[in-house]
Amino acid sequence: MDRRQKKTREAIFKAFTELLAEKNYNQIAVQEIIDAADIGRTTFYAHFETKDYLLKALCEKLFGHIIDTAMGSPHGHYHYSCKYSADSVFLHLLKHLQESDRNILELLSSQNNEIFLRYFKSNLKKLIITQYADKGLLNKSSLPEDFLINHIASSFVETVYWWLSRKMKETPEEITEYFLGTIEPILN
Amino acid sequence: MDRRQKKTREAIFKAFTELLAEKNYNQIAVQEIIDAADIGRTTFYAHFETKDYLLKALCEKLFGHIIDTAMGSPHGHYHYSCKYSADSVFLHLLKHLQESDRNILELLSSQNNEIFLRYFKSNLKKLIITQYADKGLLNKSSLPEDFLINHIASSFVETVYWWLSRKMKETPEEITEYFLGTIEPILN
DNA sequence: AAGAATACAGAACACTTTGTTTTGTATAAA
DNA sequence: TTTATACAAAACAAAGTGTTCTGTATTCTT
Repeated sequence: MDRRQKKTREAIFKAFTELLAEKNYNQIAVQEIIDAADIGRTTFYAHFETKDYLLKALCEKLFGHIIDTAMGSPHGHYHYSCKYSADSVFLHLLKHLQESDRNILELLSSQNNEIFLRYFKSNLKKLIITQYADKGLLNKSSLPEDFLINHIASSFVETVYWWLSRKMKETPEEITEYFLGTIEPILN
Repeated sequence: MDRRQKKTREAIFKAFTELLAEKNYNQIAVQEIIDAADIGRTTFYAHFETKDYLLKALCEKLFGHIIDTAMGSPHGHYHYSCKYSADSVFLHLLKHLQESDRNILELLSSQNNEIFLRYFKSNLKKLIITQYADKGLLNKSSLPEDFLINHIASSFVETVYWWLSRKMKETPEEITEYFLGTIEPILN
């Protein structure tokens, strides 16, 4: 990829991220992004067809890595002990969130949080299907598997939201305990 | 209130609701609402300062009644037997949703569902505080009360969303069973 | 290092949407 | 009937959108 492209792409992401942290997505004009990124009008449209595509690209950039690492190597990345169960995936995710650059946390805490939480949830569902459903862990309950997948993904995302909106006072371990406290009784 | 005001106000709500059912909120121009409602440009702005205020007014109109009736007379409205516990509030809500004019269901199922589900959730929290927290029903758990309120409200809203997105195949009783199946184990 | 390729800036363009103002008319309330 | 006011219609500046053009600067290639 051309160095010039990387540079302007990064400038656009940076400007967009900063704007998202301070104001509503709907109220951000393409013109503002252009001004903040200090690029030409033509250049923006050469990179992103619309503002929505830019948003999508940002989501993929932010969440892609976190979800991928959780999918690929869910265990063994951390040194503390954790049982080799699907449950630890959630602790893994929380730790990654806490350690991630502050962009993702800032956006998840901003007034645009719903946009990113939605994207987070849709990716999380795929993860749960891999880690739970495909391993037959959701068959024990009397509730429909489809319902359970949605419930688990929603609960986790909402837990993360609750954690963030209260300035992450608790440790990832505590939050995992809270979260598992709400879903483990259902699965047994 | 002036008959003319009522009439145009209703025309605006009708046009807005129909537009919301078919396209994204962000992509609806005030001009479209004006055209669909067949009113003058000045008239719209005389009634609603912005599109956002119109949305807020619509939310209050749609959810205000449902939540109020659930708060005021949570039991005794239906003839079938139901235990006089706080749990029946959820069945009450689902039945009201099912019976409500198709506007609210159409909007909750539209691509704008998040806007309305968010509003629904915030109102639901107040209801849960009244029906659960203030009655001391959330003290038995080892989880923080604040966390539980958010969890219960989120879970119910997500359950409703799951129900709607699958065309309401199940009865309100079945959905209540599913939902209570996820939260009752936590409270005992 | 030289050439070809291309990413970019800057300006101009037609177009849409926004929110306000003005003037006159029709409808409601007193 | 009289008074009040909700409304329509038109015009307005301002801002934003997405595209097209031309020339310049940077980069990749060989």
